[in-house]
Amino acid sequence: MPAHHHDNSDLTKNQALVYDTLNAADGPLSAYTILDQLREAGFRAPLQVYRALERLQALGLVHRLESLNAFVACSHPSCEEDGTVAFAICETCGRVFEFTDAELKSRLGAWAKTTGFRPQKTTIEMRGICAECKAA
Amino acid sequence: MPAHHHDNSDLTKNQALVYDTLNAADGPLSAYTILDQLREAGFRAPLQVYRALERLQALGLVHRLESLNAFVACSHPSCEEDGTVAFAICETCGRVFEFTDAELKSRLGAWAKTTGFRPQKTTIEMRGICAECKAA
DNA sequence: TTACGCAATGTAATGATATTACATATCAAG
DNA sequence: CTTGATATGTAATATCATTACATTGCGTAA
Repeated sequence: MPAHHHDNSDLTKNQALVYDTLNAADGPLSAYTILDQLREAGFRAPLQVYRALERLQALGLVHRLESLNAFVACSHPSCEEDGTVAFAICETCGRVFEFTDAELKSRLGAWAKTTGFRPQKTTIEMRGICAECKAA
Repeated sequence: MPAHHHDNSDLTKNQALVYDTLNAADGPLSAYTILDQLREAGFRAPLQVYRALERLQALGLVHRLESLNAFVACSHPSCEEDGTVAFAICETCGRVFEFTDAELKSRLGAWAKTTGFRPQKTTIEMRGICAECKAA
């Protein structure tokens, strides 16, 4: 089985519950918000959420937004193959726009190459106002 | 006393204490670490640190590293004029390398322009291993 | 089949980071 | 001197994340 192309059958019960919760949300959720939404499904402790999130991130199905301490389902197929993803986060409506840019990736790679730095995980997040909220 | 940027005479007592603490450190510090280092100077509560950091960030003298929940003194003159700064953070030695790249900035600006997103604050952080630690 | 090993899960406690609310102090302008 | 704005002091609380340890479920080798 290739490393990408997961469906929910690859996931344990808790992982699937957390993943479904993130997919159903229209914006990023904190770990504790996920926990609250899964109380009825039997979740009792933050660790259950954090453990599931850890695995989902490793699979590339979920991203952590560092500037929000929150999590979103990946909206881009095969994220685990790319590695460098950027986010635009609207301060007004809370929506998150995920995108990639080869040149962005390549500039960071170039800096790393000239300095000898070996990047393992890259975070790119723009906070601001989305087009819709700007218009409103 | 740091020679570039503003000098400390622009800062209040608490702001100067926090700024000096960050400048004396050879890596990022958490707010609570700063608090501990300033107990003898009279600091008693986290808020004293967070308030000073807020102002120092607004002045461009200090950056917040979102992926670490920690803070560093700016190592690049006139950061407040640039706005988009990138960081490489070594997982092994903890050192932080600050850099800018016009093309990086321009690619993010281009994405923003085509989508109508108005960015207010941009975070770019690479976590990895620096050249020295790789060699060792 | 039992026994073992291993990954996932359950649970409690604690640690780490950040903010709210309200009181007091300082100081320059009127 | 009084007023208003900014800075500061302090306590309490909110929010985010991890450590430690017990238990369960399940595939597999003996």
